[in-house]
Amino acid sequence: MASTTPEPARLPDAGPDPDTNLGWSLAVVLRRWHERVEAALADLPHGSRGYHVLAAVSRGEPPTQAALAERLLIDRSVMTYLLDDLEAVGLVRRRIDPHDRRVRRVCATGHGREVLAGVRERVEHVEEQVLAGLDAPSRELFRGLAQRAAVAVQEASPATDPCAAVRQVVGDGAEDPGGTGSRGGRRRTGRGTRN
Amino acid sequence: MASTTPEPARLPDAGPDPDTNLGWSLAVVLRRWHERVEAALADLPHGSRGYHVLAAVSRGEPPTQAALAERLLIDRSVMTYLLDDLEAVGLVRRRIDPHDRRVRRVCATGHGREVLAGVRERVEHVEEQVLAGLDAPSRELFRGLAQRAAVAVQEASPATDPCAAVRQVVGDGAEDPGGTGSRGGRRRTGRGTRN
DNA sequence: TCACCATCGTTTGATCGACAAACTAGTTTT
DNA sequence: AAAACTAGTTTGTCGATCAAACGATGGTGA
Repeated sequence: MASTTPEPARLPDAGPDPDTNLGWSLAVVLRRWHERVEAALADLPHGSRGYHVLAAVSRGEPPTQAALAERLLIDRSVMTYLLDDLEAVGLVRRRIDPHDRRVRRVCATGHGREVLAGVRERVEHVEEQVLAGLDAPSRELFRGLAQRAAVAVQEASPATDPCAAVRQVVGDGAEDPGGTGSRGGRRRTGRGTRN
Repeated sequence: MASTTPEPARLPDAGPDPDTNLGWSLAVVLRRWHERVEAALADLPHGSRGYHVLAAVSRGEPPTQAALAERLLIDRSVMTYLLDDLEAVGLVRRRIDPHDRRVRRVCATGHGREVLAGVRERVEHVEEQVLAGLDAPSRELFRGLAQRAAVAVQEASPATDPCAAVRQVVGDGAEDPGGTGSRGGRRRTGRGTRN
């Protein structure tokens, strides 16, 4: 840990700005992001989470609920009624994978993609406000760096799920209009559109 | 479904990468930061929060609890027993401001500063792991950008506290070894060293 | 000076969300 | 076919967050 880095400019304590607290900075930015996005997305069933799910589902192959939960750092049990509510409003759809009838592939409906477009605009507007302290190129730079760091650290999560190999299934014309079955009846008590 | 949109044209103003989800990236990085810091700081009374408090208190003028709470985005009521526990271990100290006997200025003890040094090392080590996806200069850049964005958006919090003018008091030799009085007795039920 | 209001810190209470465990359905292994 | 395993759902518990009430102190205006 002697850190023989050729960076003598960084002294451990003598820095005039020892407040380079990564945790604090990230917490502040994320907190404000969350606040404002929640406010801007009050109509979406679960606010920012609904947005994340919708965005994750709207590109590429329909992921399974487990894959979604892992990617979005949401517990499986939470994902269940999150999707329940999104499905109830017709934004996403659960379809049983014909190749493995245990898993449910979540895909966005046309309406969902439509809604996502507008929502994304609002979110981007919020993000510009949140990153107002940076000029435009710095904003882009910051986004890129954050993304790179996130992807890398997400892949390097050893304890959780070792192999999240995405099955290359689906894409065929197998129909399953029978729906998900949706065995259970109602959700927990006040699990409405939140709030 | 989504395969019918082969991404024909990229608008220059919009994000070139559709997955430039700032919220997601920040959430992932912060989550991992939090996980690992909590693990590394299991001996500190409140983990990462204890660290934040200790770091914020160890530089400049001793802030009031309210200022501390505002800066660290912690509720005042939480700050109370957070400081209770830190004080119980002798890391910080509450002193009634003689100029305004309502406020309590929190300052780090010698032991607190000593502990902070070691803790800071551990945290920096964790941060290097969390930002392992970026090379060293990118890491520094990212930290700087995050800090700038955080400071700016923190200052631009309209609804909360309009003027958080830091009083230029204290600094004189006014002694108040009488302590805080600490009217209350014990904390809530299991508020031990957490966990 | 004395009521009146604002602020700081503490305490209490209610509510919300995260997490773990049990359970069912379906698949893979032996 | 039985056992073991995985995906998703349901339920229950625990902890944290937030709002409100309270006591103490300071400032303000009649």
